[in-house]
Amino acid sequence: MGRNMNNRKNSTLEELEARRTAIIGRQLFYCFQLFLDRATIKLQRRGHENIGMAQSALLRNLDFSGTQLTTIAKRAGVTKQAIIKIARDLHERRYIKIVSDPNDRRGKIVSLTPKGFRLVNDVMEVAAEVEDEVAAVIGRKEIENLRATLDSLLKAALPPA
Amino acid sequence: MGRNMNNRKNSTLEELEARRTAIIGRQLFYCFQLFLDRATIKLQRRGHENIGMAQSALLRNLDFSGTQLTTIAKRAGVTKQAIIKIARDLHERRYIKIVSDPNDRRGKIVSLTPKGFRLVNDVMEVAAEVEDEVAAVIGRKEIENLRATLDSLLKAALPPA
DNA sequence: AAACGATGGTCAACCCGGTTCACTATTCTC
DNA sequence: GAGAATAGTGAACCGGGTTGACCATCGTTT
Repeated sequence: MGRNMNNRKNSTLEELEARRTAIIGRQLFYCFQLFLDRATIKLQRRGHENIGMAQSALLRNLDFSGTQLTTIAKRAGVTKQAIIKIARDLHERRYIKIVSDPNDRRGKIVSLTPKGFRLVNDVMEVAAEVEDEVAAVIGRKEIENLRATLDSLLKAALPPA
Repeated sequence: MGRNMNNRKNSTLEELEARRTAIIGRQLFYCFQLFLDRATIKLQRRGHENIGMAQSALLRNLDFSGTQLTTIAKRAGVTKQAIIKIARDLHERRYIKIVSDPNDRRGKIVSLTPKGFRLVNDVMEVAAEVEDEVAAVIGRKEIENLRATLDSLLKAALPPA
């Protein structure tokens, strides 16, 4: 007697484990992680350190023509205060500049400095590199298929909840 | 004169914006967000509050048969200390139990309580609901295709960096 | 069997990125 | 012109992560 008793219970547990790994949300998470990790490494090699989720959130919601702090906060789904902190960080590191809005003396417009533009350009380049690496393994066609599916998913108008 | 001068510059910026949104890592992130947000809402409706990324990270890396703290930490890619904090939280809320490892008096084994099992079961159910909702819009076939692609991506042996 | 390095867990101090609450300055609306 | 709404800010706090120092236990090596 020993390790092979309890067959019924064990197989149930394994079945559960299997169901768990098949959840799409989880797979999306792990895939995202994979892309993120590799891109982050490559970005560091290009001299961009400490560009984390918070920094990307700001950058991602920043129009290249400049955007008001509050607008960025709304788009990112966080408070103005949170964005301000990140903006300060990015500003100190000369990735963005912050000027007051000519059309609204309350407002401040944040926009990319040349260094900031270099950063977003590097981001796009390393992203492409990662895609290429992945494409080399699972196939270019699969990748383009994936892109299309994700795209249609994001454009889909889902019911409210 | 006015808003339509600078055509060249504007179109370049728009082009940049377009390239930016086509990055797969970004799409993965947004899709993940979409699944996560909907699942979180449904989970709350079932009475599970404050189950965030940290809590999921623990739960996700917990075998149903019980797992040592350090093992969970390694799997999750964070320090033992971080996992301990989350474990305390989940323990206070009766989702997990923590007993000392019979095979190693230093170790502690964390495993699911009945409430914990209910949680992971609810997670799988709401995940399925979300998948159904998405499938209703983009098609069941697309979803299964997506699942398969993500799966092969995760199983792919990518070059080191 | 003793000794010693490696391992599992814990405490404390700290950091970062988020929150809420309270507030000022400006703009919008009527 | 008064009053509501909005943009930004400061301060206090919290959650979840880190590093560093430490103890208890285990495994291995003499």
